[in-house]
Amino acid sequence: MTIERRTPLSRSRRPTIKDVAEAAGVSRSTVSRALTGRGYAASDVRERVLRAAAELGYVPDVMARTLKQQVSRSVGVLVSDLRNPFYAELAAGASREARERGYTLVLADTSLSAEAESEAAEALVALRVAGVIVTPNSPAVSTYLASHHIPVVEVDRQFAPGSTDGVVVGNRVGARTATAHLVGLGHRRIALFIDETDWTTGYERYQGYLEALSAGDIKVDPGLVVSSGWDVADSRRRAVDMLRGPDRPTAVFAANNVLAEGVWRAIGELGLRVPADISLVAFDDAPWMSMVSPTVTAVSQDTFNLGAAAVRRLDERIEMPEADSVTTVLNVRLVTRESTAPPPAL
Amino acid sequence: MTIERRTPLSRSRRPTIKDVAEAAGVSRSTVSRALTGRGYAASDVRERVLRAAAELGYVPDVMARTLKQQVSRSVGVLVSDLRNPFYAELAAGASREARERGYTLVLADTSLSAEAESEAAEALVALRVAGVIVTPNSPAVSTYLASHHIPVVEVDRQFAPGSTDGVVVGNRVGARTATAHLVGLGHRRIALFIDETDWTTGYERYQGYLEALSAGDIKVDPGLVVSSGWDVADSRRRAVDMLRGPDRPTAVFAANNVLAEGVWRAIGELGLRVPADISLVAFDDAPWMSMVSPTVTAVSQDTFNLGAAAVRRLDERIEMPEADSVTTVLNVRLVTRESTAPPPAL
DNA sequence: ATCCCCTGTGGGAACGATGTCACAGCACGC
DNA sequence: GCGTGCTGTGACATCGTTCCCACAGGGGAT
Repeated sequence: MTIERRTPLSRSRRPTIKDVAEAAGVSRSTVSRALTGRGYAASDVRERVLRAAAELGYVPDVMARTLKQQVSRSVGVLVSDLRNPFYAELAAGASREARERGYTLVLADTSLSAEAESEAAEALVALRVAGVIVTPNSPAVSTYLASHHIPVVEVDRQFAPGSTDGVVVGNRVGARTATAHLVGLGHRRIALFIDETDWTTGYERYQGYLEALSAGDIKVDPGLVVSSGWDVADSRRRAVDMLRGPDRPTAVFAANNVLAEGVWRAIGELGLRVPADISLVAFDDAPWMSMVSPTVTAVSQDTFNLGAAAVRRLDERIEMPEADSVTTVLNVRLVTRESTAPPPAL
Repeated sequence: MTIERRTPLSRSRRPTIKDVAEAAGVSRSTVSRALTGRGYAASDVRERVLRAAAELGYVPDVMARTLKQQVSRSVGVLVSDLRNPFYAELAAGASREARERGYTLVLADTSLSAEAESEAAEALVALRVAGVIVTPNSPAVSTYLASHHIPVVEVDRQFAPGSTDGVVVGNRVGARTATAHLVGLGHRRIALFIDETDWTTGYERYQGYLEALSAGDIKVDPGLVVSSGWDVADSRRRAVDMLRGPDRPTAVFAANNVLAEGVWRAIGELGLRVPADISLVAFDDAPWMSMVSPTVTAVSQDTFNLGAAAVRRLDERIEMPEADSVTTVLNVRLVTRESTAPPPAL
């Protein structure tokens, strides 16, 4: 029964498993078995099928397969702002680890907006992703995704510790070390620039700051704690206001790279000398910090690995959906550079 | 026929259109019409369906829909290296535009490897994406995807101009302007650091450099043209070698932000003063260039918009698959800063 | 009264893959 | 001659959705 059914050369249609079956003269089932390796297939038949598939340029349709098998191999990644090197590097790490584990990444930049985040989350549910990695802007994403039984890993900050997995860094110890470094140099008026103190990250960095001050017997001056948005311009403005005031601090601890940039620009604008007039230390070691002069002392987090670790955690969660939730804490380390020195003599 | 079929409370299963149909007491077809808005549906029925869907938390399965309709609303994005702010910003722009147009992004960082690129391309074919945006590392991706009838937009550099769409910047004019700026200041020994001259981008920047020299009646010194890889360390090494040589150039034009960083570090290492001893101009205005002191003159490309424009182009291509291929060229502009000045007096 | 059109609904066949099941051969031992 | 076990294959239902088609009921024109 070798009916000569000439391929209609309809270049528009993609080859399906049926085309391969016809080309190889077997049934669709056999093609499936030969290609996936599950089930019997005589070696000569298998070879014939493989050749036919290669000739037609057949690539199995992931959609159809996923639909049938009800298990997806793609994960969602929701980051706040790819233009911030922190999130970009996080995404890069996630991408690499995902590739190694055979996952496909569906990525969205949520622009620090809770609305965009929810929208993206719904799209991920619609796509039936196997899991989601998110640097959350609100508690909504995690609860929403959890209600759809989609595993979530919160990265950098956590809104739902205990009920969802998390991968974060040692914020408290990092902030404490950075602040203690300044205290050790003799500073007593140490300003803190921070984005929020509600999210875990900001809260813990704030606590670390307080701990170091208290360990140095320094009373907290609320006027020196600035809660600025995620915005270089705003941070710069606030820094200018503070630094040209009457009794300005002798050191500033900026709790993330954006705020550090704002403070840095403010310092340049006011013509202050670093570290002679003022010391600066940042949380999160952005690339520019080792390029400017003087170079900036920073708490370095392995951001690439943060993204990779999140994918690893998610993969484990997908394997074992019922296991207890885990929060992984990655180490940070203080990189001492030129921007920190003893305060100016009184 | 109102058979009381109690929902089995199987919290594990996601609600399907069938569940919504049963809850609303209508057929699957009606639910589909009511939710998508295609076809008739009485207003009271529509409302009943909507309420049932909301109550169940029903989210349509994109996989199943795509399978049936044979049209996908997701696009692939293949970038070389998310840790490079250029690609990160490109991806950010693509993400934003994709969201606005209702596309989902499937992203992969190809780590500048042709192999990872091919692998990712195959995954995108398997996913049946509607189109792909790529900063190609080899001509293979575009031809491969084209053979599967998947629209491609090549961004930043082009391997297949004429047969696939492209979105690039005015490399030649940008490089010419940058070099001419140096010539205009009186420089005659102007070094060029460039990654490749085979790809369109490198080739055109090289041409722009040559044109400006020739317009200034300057003979090209091949010893001043360094073809370095995409690697800060290598670029720095090469720059150190050149700049501590006997008759070093009085100015350097670095053709991308990575090479510029290498040159910048080399200059710092050697203790040269910018711009007194040497002038520096870069192609691609990375964030650090406006933060260091002196600030760096650079050819600025609107990278965010480059990514957004690529998505727009891809969208148009998806709408009109048979139209002639288009290459969009975005403008660049020279941002003059502190790193360029007349050469030191002889 | 007949015909036709319009509104509104449900049945059922796809889409492309997988995997269960039945069964055809064949060899072997009784 | 018959059961048993094994290899290898194909038919068919299924995943969740869309959409073509059939058809019911009602109103208006002839």
